[in-house]
Amino acid sequence: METNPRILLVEDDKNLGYILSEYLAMKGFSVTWAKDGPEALTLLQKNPYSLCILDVMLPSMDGFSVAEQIAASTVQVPYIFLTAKNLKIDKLKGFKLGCDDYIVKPVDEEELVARIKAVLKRTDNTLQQDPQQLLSLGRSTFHFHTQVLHIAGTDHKLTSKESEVLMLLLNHKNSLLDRETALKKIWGSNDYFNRRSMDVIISRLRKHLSDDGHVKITNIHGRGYMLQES
Amino acid sequence: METNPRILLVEDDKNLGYILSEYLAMKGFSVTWAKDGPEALTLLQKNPYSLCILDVMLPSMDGFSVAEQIAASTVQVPYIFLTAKNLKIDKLKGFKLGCDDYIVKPVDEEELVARIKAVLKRTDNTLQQDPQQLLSLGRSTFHFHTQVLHIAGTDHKLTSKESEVLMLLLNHKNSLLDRETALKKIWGSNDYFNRRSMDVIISRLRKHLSDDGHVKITNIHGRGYMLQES
DNA sequence: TTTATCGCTTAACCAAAGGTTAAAAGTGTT
DNA sequence: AACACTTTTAACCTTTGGTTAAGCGATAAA
Repeated sequence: METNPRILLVEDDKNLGYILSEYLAMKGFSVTWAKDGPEALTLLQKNPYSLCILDVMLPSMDGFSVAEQIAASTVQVPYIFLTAKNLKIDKLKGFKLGCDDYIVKPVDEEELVARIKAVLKRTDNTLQQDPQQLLSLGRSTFHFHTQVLHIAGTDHKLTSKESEVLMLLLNHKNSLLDRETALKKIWGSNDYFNRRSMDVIISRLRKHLSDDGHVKITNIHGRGYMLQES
Repeated sequence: METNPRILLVEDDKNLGYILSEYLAMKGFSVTWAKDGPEALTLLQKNPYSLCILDVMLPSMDGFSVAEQIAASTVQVPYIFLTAKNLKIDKLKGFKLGCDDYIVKPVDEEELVARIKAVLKRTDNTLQQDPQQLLSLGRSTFHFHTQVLHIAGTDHKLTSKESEVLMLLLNHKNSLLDRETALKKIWGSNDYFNRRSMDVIISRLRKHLSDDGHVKITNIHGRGYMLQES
């Protein structure tokens, strides 16, 4: 059941892209090579990746923008920026966007691999997305990409919105998921109707989860929700 | 309200050590500065740290050895290497030893902070977003983030206002919390009605805390309140 | 000791937040 | 265009929690 970490490489330069994807594949990674930003985002929606390597200089949509889109979505994937520009301001911008490392070209392949591993070491067990088993105790698992919640021997097929909310709750397991944050991430804005929609989704999730006695969603009045595992 | 991430800086160079510890402290970290490896290891045994910054070139025991000792011990702390040597072989050695980042001198302080945060973001999930256990003796803990006061085996769910007041009291533990200060902080202004509201909240907090014989809120006439721990 | 102020507690009130269910509107598929 | 399914809107009801009110006790100054 051991699978290779899946890496999404976003690089428009044909030569560098080829070299890197070959090298990473040789080092035991499962590499997908996207040539531009939009392609990368589509792939990220459809498939799970453990890590994303983003070239900053890309045609049409630069790496920073791609990162922003990733951060704004519910898909959580660590990313490393790759760039020829050794400008401090860009570096800081990269980190501000939440990147996990920032590497300046020319790339030393061995160092790149070492840094990828360092990031994966930290993320793999804490963050989801690539491993499929998500949910908690007893007989429950949740598979984000198929949107199937498996409890006590039965499968619950969740809707997209249900899955997104559950995913966020899982990412904040046993701690508060701020209501406003969740709304901004999933619905894009925090208004009356979206709040009510979220209430409805929560209600439905509770119904699904009711078969698992070890998990429950509690409300913290005026703040948000918490998924509690016991 | 939140507590600062605790950083252990291991650096023998007096100048650099001073500059970095001052800078990091200014940036909101709680910094401890160890001058050599053995000192660092002793500190790590005795105190919790969120992250360790290791200079590679140290007297008596180099940073790599310190890292090996850390990895071999039960103490798990992420570490970043700091070195003047930009040798690829050293970098790879560092990552092989499990470091989370490897920074070459001269250090850009802003980049250092960005990289520290990037590491903490991944590793310190609990200490990072959850301000930790706060309350005092016997069996009491208070978790601000989830607003739960845990006393003698039972959970008391506090309201937002109760939590805010308790938090302020805890921040002034065993010393006076000025009434006017508290009112301005929590209610925005000190008027008759807000004072009455605060009275009610204090009363409710006392009821919650009554199960813990070692903590009580006392009034200092005309001044404010004090949370006394015994 | 008197008196004015300050503090404590309980209860009541009420607006806001949340829970649930159902109907309506939106979406995609055959 | 009929369908199955998802999401939003609506409606109705319950819970929550901050505030206000009122009465009494405590404290300190005169």
